[in-house]
Amino acid sequence: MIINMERTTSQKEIIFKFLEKTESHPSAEEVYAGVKKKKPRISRATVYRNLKNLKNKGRIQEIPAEVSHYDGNISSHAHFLCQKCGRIFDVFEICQGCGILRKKKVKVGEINKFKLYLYGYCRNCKRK
Amino acid sequence: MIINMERTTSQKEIIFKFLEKTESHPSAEEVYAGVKKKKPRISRATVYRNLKNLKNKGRIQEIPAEVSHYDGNISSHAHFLCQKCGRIFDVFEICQGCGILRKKKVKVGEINKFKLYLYGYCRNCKRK
DNA sequence: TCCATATTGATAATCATTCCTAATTACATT
DNA sequence: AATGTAATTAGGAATGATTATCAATATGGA
Ligand SMILES: [Mn+2]
Ligand SMILES: [Mn+2]
Ligand SMILES: [Zn+2]
Ligand SMILES: [Zn+2]
Repeated sequence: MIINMERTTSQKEIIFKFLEKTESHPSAEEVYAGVKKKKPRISRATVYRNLKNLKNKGRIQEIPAEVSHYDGNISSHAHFLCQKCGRIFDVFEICQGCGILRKKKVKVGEINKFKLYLYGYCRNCKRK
Repeated sequence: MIINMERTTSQKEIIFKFLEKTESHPSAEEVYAGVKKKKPRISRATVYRNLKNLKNKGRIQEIPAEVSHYDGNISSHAHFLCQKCGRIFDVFEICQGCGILRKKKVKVGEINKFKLYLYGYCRNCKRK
């Protein structure tokens, strides 16, 4: 028999579908509240566990902040974080070639500052 | 007499100087370990408190991740986070005009993905 | 249907960060 | 230089998000 075979569960599907169909970039707690409507007995731990797994599998992305938020849209896009209400908006006006913003004044609001994080393997970690 | 007047303390200065002279983007815990060499009786709470204050005053910047890291360099630059060793490198090859990366292949390593966060006030929060 | 094991639910544990407060310190004023 | 007072600290407790534990449950191949 095959070991370490991933199984489909209703919890997994509900969590992923919830993220897939929202654009609000919810926190883990908000995902928990949302999926409880469909599955009232779901555990908070199950939500955290699956969010982590989905992220590690690259099916969703995490937005690290004071509290992590999650995004079912893994296409290349930026995020606008409102410094007052805390909402997170998508920004798709980025160049697909170089991966970067085309114009500084985007429709979502006035940008005060930005943070750009690049991920990869440094020169030391690359060899081997 | 003047109320709410900020006072200079040795703790404050040591913490800021520690960040000013390093390029390693240390976590709060690493700052604590570092400044303890100069001031062994310093409290962990003092380090966290001052990191927060310095950040709110815009004298340092925070790099949100699983654990927050801090940067004494507040000039516009990006960060390369190694997905293996976790080290954080500066990337200064960004266009000052639009605020963004010039070439995808920077010297620090190969970029697998990026995250761009824009901060400001959304259209709702802007009025008033 | 049966069985091995992946996954869940419930709760305890962990860990980073913040809060609390009495003691200390900076500094304006004398 | 000495005093008064509010800002700040040290140390430890509290908080809150996330992770670990583990018995019970559910999935899916045989
Ligand atoms: Mn998004
Ligand atoms: Mn930096
Ligand atoms: Zn807003
Ligand atoms: Zn590395």
